[in-house]
Amino acid sequence: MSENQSLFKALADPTRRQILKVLKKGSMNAGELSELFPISKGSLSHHFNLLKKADLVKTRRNGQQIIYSLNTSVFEDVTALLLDLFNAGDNVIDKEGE
Amino acid sequence: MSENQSLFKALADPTRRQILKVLKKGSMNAGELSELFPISKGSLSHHFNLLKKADLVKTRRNGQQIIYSLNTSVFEDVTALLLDLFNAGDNVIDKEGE
DNA sequence: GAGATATTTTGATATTTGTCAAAATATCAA
DNA sequence: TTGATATTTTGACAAATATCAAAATATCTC
Repeated sequence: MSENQSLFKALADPTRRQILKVLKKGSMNAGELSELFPISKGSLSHHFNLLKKADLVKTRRNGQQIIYSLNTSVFEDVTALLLDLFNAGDNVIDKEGE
Repeated sequence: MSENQSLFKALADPTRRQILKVLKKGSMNAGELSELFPISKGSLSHHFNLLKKADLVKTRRNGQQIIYSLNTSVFEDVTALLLDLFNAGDNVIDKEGE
């Protein structure tokens, strides 16, 4: 799957967007996140995976816990990509689909 | 489906993003668009519908033809929404999911 | 009105997706 | 090493999605 595609797919689910919003306020481990969402830990882990594949979040282990945080370094690129789609501009080079 | 959700869903498909890119260059009728995409007219019409529901494109009829164009008035809102998700900032009001 | 063209809608189908429960893996602490 | 806790992975399943062919709708021209 293309990089773009995994990004947009990741954003297509409301739970995943909410996870990003929560992580904007600060890192959290999987268990803490799990308390905020009314779905099983397994399902949540699945969402984490998609967010990681899209390079939107990163993880580190601390003992038994896995700490999730935004991969802020990617957010600039993401913003550029979205503006490319949405803003006017001369479309000099088409970034996707060719 | 929430406004946001229909927007993100609309963006989740590569064909639909490509349609938006094409329409950025100028309006087109359904038949012309159909020549650019290797899928049936029925499938394409389905994509048009989702883009319309997301308020990303608008249509007008010209005789037998339906002309599709970007709904530019919405793009500012969309950009704001995306920046809300992706950019730093103090998150004063959470726009989604509460 | 009849026929032709443009587009959408419908019905069917295969694939993808989100979900759960249960099993598996990893780490810690005794 | 045994047991407890944290998280992920697996397997199954229901719902959503993209697709096509065919039927339906709308407009035009004759």
